Amino acid sequence: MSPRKSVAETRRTRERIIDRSVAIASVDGLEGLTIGRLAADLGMSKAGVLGHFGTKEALQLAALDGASAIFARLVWEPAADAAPGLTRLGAVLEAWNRYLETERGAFPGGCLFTTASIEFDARGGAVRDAVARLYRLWRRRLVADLRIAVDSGELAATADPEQLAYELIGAYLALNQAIQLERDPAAPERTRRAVARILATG
Amino acid sequence: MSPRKSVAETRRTRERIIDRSVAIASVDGLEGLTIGRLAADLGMSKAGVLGHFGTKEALQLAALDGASAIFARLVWEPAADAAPGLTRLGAVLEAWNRYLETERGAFPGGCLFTTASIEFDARGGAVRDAVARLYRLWRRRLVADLRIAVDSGELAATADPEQLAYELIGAYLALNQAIQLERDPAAPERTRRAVARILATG
DNA sequence: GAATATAGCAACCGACCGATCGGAAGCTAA
DNA sequence: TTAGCTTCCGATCGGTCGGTTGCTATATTC
Repeated sequence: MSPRKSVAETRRTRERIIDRSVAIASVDGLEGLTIGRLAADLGMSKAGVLGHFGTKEALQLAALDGASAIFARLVWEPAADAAPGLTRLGAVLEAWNRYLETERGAFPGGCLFTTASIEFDARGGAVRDAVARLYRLWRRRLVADLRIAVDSGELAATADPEQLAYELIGAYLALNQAIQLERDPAAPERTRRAVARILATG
Repeated sequence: MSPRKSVAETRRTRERIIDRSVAIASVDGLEGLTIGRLAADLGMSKAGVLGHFGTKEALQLAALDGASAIFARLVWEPAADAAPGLTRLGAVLEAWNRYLETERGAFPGGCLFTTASIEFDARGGAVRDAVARLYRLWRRRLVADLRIAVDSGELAATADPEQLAYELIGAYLALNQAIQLERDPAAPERTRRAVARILATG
């Protein structure tokens, strides 16, 4: 019924699938994302959807990739021009806070990476590896700025960058839970206070 | 084929189903827990399994209940006799740490409550409500001991119990992720340091 | 010992799962 | 004009989902 689209339209179709996949997966998880539901939402056939990716696992990986592009645009890029060290770190963390606060725009059901990390942490496979790789990359970036802050004297010389990065990630896991499960409007402010304490007592 | 069992045996069958459900759900989530898989694992028919609960949602709630009994036995009860305040809180937190550390015994795939909270936080329903209620209860217990610690002078009068409880929960969310996703053997020790810092700077 | 209650089974239901297939349709290049 | 490529559809595959039904065999109750 539906004819072939131009190359540009084809890419747009692929992007539409990924956008919808990210939205569904943020609510129901990457495993709860089904091809039939996706096809129905997009007014396509299941074969038309799956044809773009081949397998469901490839679709999950594409969705994860699309979500990480959103995360980069909202969190990393706005802070890219800030001065390395505590300044850039602060910009990243504030953007991270806002990303979770207003995620109902980007991710209607909460941070997709948190969801995916819980969903796949006890299994093997390419999706688990991809999620673990993302978290490792982001943690390294936090550690890098923390190290710069220590070297430049912005943080005490006794501060342990790995330990601080670990505590910061905990604060954002707590924020995601407080927003999604508890719907606690005070959570973003609480997180800012937690972050300030972690960095002040480094 | 299989005949009726005595009352005691019947209860044991129910407990076997719940135990297996907890193990499966800790790996695959409460949604990934399926009646067919459960029946196959237990050498029963699907109807025999479901007959004990009626619906899958009731089974999920029973599994959650069974898991919270395990959590109570491992975390709350050992600390029940400690002196209220910082002493009891410290005992609870250390037990919590060990519970996540050695959860491969109780929960082979990581803390079931963390998994369930992520899995259901963006949906409605009885399971979501039950998970939220459990977290609220546990948070209240942490806050209660923190408040006692403030009142008795163990913690600074300026310390905010709600804020500290929030940060403590974040530390344990980070611990679960570090163990399950990163398989980081240093995580328990890092968590102990994080907890000590949270309480020291309260 | 008869009557009743019930745990568990085998078989089955409609719905949906991921995946595959042949073919229709339209863009592009020769 | 036409051959080739690609997107997408409709149909269908084997399998699994949660759940229902009719039944048997036994423990309990009278």
